[in-house]
Amino acid sequence: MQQESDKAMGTPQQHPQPRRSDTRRRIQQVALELFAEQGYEKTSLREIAERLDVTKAALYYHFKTKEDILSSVAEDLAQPLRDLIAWAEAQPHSLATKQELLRRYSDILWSSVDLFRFIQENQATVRELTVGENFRTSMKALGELIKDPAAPIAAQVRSVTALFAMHAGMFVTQNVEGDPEEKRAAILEVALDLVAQAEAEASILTG
Amino acid sequence: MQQESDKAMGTPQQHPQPRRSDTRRRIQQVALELFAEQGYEKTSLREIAERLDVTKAALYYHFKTKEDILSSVAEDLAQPLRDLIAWAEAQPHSLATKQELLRRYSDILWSSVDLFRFIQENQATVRELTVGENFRTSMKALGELIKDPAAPIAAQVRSVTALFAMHAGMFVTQNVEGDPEEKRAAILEVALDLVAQAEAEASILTG
Amino acid sequence: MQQESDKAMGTPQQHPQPRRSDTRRRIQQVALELFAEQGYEKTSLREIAERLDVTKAALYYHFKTKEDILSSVAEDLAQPLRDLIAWAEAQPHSLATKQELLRRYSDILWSSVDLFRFIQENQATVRELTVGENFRTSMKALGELIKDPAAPIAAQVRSVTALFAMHAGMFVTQNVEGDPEEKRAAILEVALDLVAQAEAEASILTG
Amino acid sequence: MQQESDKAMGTPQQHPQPRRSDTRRRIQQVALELFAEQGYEKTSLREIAERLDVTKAALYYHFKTKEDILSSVAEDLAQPLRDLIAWAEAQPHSLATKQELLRRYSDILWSSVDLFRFIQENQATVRELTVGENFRTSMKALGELIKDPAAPIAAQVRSVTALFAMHAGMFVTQNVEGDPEEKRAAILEVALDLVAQAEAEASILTG
DNA sequence: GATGAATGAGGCTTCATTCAT
DNA sequence: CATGAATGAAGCCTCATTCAT
Repeated sequence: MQQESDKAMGTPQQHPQPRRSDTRRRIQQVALELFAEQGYEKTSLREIAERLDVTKAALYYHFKTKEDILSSVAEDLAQPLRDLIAWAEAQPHSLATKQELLRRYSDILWSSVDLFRFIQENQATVRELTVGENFRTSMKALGELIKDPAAPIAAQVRSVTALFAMHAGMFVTQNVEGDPEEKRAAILEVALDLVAQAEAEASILTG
Repeated sequence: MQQESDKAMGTPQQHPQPRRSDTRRRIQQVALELFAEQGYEKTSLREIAERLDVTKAALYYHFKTKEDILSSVAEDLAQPLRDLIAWAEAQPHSLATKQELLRRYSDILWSSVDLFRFIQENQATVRELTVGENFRTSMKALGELIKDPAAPIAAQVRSVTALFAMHAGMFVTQNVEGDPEEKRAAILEVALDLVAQAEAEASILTG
Repeated sequence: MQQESDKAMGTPQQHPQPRRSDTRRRIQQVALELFAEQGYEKTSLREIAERLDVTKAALYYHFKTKEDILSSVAEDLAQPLRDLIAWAEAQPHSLATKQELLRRYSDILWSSVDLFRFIQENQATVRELTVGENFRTSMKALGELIKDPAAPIAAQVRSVTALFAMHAGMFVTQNVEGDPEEKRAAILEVALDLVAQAEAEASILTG
Repeated sequence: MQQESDKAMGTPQQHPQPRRSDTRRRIQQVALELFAEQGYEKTSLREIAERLDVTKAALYYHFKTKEDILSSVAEDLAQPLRDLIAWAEAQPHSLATKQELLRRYSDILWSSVDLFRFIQENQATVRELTVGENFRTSMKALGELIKDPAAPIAAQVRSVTALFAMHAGMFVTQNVEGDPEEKRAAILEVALDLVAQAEAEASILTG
């Protein structure tokens, strides 16, 4: 086995080792597809294996458990989120930062839209998995970064809503006509507005 | 057996005939609790039965299937939603209507907060259950009622966001300090603002 | 309860007792229908009860067990068979008797065709039920009555075949065109021929 | 797994590689035994598994469903029957063909006597299983091959009886004394006679 | 003459996981 | 790098039956 041992190998091997089997990657792909389509619980390892035309046992060569497959897939979202949070924490807590945060968050979300959708639709399941815990932690951190605990409640709600508006936007805009890119931009705009309004609302009182 | 009958009795019997075991009601209660806590798939009928100190077979006396239990519970949300939609469809599509729609929606949501939370967190599972289909249908109808298909995309997104802001609000405000009622009011306010802004945005162009 | 207590009450009660509920009879009818259609094991008491629009418990008022329902129904065939055997045992073991035996057997079979069909198609199930035991006993007795243990094997087989030809005839003639009565007569004729031939075959040797 | 694969291997491997557990075969054997003894419905997978000293789940490694086990077993009878029918359809519809048909049918029946007995005794159950459907189809085809639709009804019945005489013969001759082989020959003889008589009966009219 | 409510046993099936090869 | 074979636990569901009312 080699599980867990391949993070970052960067440069390809010089001696053209018959091309490191991509089975692991294929498992991840198919698993995500199926998890997103049918949910985590309803997707069995048998199904994944059949889709890949390998045996279940083969999955266990590449991953320790079912959850492990999910965790490995989830890193695509988790790592960027951690990076984003680290970045934001190092910035001044200004409106500009918050808006940039939203812009970057939007990018991350749309880069892993299937995965994000999966997490959203499987919260109950994912809650007691590492994946879910991590995601909640990240969301909480983002919440802290975007709202001002000293602001009036309405302002805080507005800020947090900016974040969730983007989540919802990924699902709901299916019923809104128009070019996807345009919609995405519109969603981001609404979110940016919301933090701006929140900031204004707060400064009226303090200012 | 009586499955599905419910014999709506409206006014309580005068001769407080205490027969008619309340097991059915207790099953619904416990089931909702467990479904909300652990998810639908992860909650087994064995668990529900044990919690009620009856046998699994007893559950099947009262409900035809596991899904049936859920469906029966979900009516608490489904019926009010259908009523709300019917009401709104009979009103003029004015801003006032939309805002009243949001107010009533807020009431409904908070009346069945556990159930709503459950649906939200188990979307993947619930998707191919009757319950989920109904809920999606309702959400779509609400979406149509609150947005103006002729408005610019940003306005439409803003409207739809009003709806989802309230969903999100039910979860996220856990991290915002303050009195629950005050928070709920704040969320509604943000939503009301959003439709108002959407309306304004639309009328600038048309007006 | 009254189970078992109503055999033969012949003349109706004088005091027009609100007409002795015919539920018992209806249960028997429906049960036989379903048993014949789907088999004994696959027919549940729930199904019978539903078809009659009564509760399962009602069935238990009229019959002690599921098997009891079957037993009671099976008497329609069992009693005539016992009578037939008793009759034949009192006759000389002549060809004429054997042929009359077949004629009477044919009548009995076609009088309870559904029940007979049921027994035939559910032998494995019925084998360890009283009903099945009785039926086997009867068939064995009929076998003894129709064949001559001193005859050559081929003759004995021919005799026994006469009996079973009539069983088979009830099923198979579905694929033979023609008027049912005519077919029934044809089957009987074939059977009568077979015993006649058997008798001839035997007497050549002995005679 | 291998379900359905069977990889017909014809000639035995030279290097008597004894791997490839024979569990599948053992399941089939035990299942047939129990099905024949107790009936299909009354035989549970638990029972089969226990008898083999494996878990129920092991059965599911080798077969998709309970019915699948039966189907796989039934091929022993179904395939020869299909072959026989194909053969007979390619022959002239002469008496000689019909008699050879009966001879071959006899061989097939006695080669799978347990299986045949099972089907016979579990018709109600088997009726809506693929196995039963196939068997009915085969019987119908054999019926068409052995009888002459233009002959008088009695002749047709006689022909069809020839077929069923052999079925009955497998069960009933238990009560006839004598060497099994001799009995089997006697049954076949009776059947051969029956088609011969049917043919004669038909040609009197037409000839 | 029946119902309402429930039980205990057991059915088939699926799942994640293991391990020798 | 993977398969073949199997397991233990558990899932949903159905059944015949009981009994107080």
